[in-house]
Amino acid sequence: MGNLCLPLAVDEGERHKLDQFIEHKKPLQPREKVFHSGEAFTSIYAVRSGSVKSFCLDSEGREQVTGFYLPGEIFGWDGLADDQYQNTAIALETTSVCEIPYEKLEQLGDAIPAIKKYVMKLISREINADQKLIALLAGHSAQQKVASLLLSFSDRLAQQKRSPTRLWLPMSRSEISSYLGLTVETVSRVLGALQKKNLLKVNKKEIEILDKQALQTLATSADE
Amino acid sequence: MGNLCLPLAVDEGERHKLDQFIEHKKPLQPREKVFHSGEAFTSIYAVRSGSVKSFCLDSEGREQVTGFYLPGEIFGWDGLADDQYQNTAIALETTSVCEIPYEKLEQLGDAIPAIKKYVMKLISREINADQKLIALLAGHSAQQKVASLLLSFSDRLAQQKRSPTRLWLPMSRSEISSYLGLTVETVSRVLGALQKKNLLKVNKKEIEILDKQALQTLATSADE
DNA sequence: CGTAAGTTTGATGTAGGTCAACGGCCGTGG
DNA sequence: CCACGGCCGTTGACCTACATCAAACTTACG
Repeated sequence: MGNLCLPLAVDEGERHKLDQFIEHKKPLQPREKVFHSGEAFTSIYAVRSGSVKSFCLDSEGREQVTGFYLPGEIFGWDGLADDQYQNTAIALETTSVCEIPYEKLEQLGDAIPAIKKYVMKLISREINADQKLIALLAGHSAQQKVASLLLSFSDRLAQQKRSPTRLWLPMSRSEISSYLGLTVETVSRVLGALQKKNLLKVNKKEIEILDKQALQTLATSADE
Repeated sequence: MGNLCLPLAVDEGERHKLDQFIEHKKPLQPREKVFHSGEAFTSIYAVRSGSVKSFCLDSEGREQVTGFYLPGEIFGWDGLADDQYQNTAIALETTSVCEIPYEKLEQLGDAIPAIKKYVMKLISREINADQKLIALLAGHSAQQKVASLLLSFSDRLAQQKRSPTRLWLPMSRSEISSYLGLTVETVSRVLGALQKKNLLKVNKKEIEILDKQALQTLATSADE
């Protein structure tokens, strides 16, 4: 339980302390908010099952998706700098999350160095993930962006011991396109093209990766 | 000194402890490396004077600039997650930096809660900066990207109590274009266009902002 | 000074955006 | 049970913002 939320190399007693204050919230409905932009920062969250997207709104009110979070992943760090969440986070499907109050986590970190260290790793992983996305957005074609997203999902599913070839995308095409800085039409066309090349089998939100090797080549190397 | 490196609300004695281990390295030459990708993570760095860029190389060996750092700003967090720097950081001009060993910073955080809190803020600011860049890259035109960069520089210069209208860009057009996901030519043309509209006065790396208001409008609202 | 690297400007090409139409899916209501 | 309307996804025709290619120009430096 707490194990799933914060998979630490800590002993039984320590894990018990952790469990004490982690709130296992009741499942969220699809589209239900975890927190919204501007709200006071109190906690970070771990996805237990289901999935979450985070996004912000630009000056025109258009939605910019900034992240997708799958089981085992942590979100909410964006609130720490200014004591209020910068993004809004909502469930993409029926989802359960653990709420981890940041104050408590800090206190516990003081008592248990392993936890403090782990927390730092978690935050900095968010930095690395964001920088990978920056590199993807700045320098790559539509095909490369879409292929990279699929591979990222594949890897993250593998980490959950789930099939890395048969993926269910919990988000809409429009959410994908926002995340990748493309339009819905382009995402749709690219998926079609990849299917025609027999790299994928696409069935609405169900994607089967037929040739991961080729997909990786396409994601990282120059086009065609 | 230490004050400049880590401007904390700490008392004299505490600041002394800080100063003990902060290394004030001798000035770096232009193009000199602070750390390089793959190197073991040991320290974060604060820019004291001059400026620094961080970048990574993609599979083709093309450089992707991930950040520019000005006096008072901290860089190097990208090494924390995997205990090795993901980016390479080099001085853009003659630059002096403070090296702050992370181990020591952690220890000091244990002793002085204010420092620990401050460190967390610093890291999470990097997250917020990265996410702002993601939003910029994903959803905006070339004009908006360039205008946003100039405004960002303007704001950061203001924080240093320097003129927010007369800026000296320490990086090349090519570095700007990599950072913004554009080509050199486009950056050059956009700067030209903004000058023609009398929003800027461009003289190679010297930029004067003539109409900040209009620039902000242009950066955030729909084109034209 | 001469060479190389950075910047600007112009001409042309194209990836992907925009606009429009259609088809599938699902919930609601008769 | 079927009819209808709205939303999502796909597909096609077209167009534009930016990339690419090319050349002159400017600056930095031996």
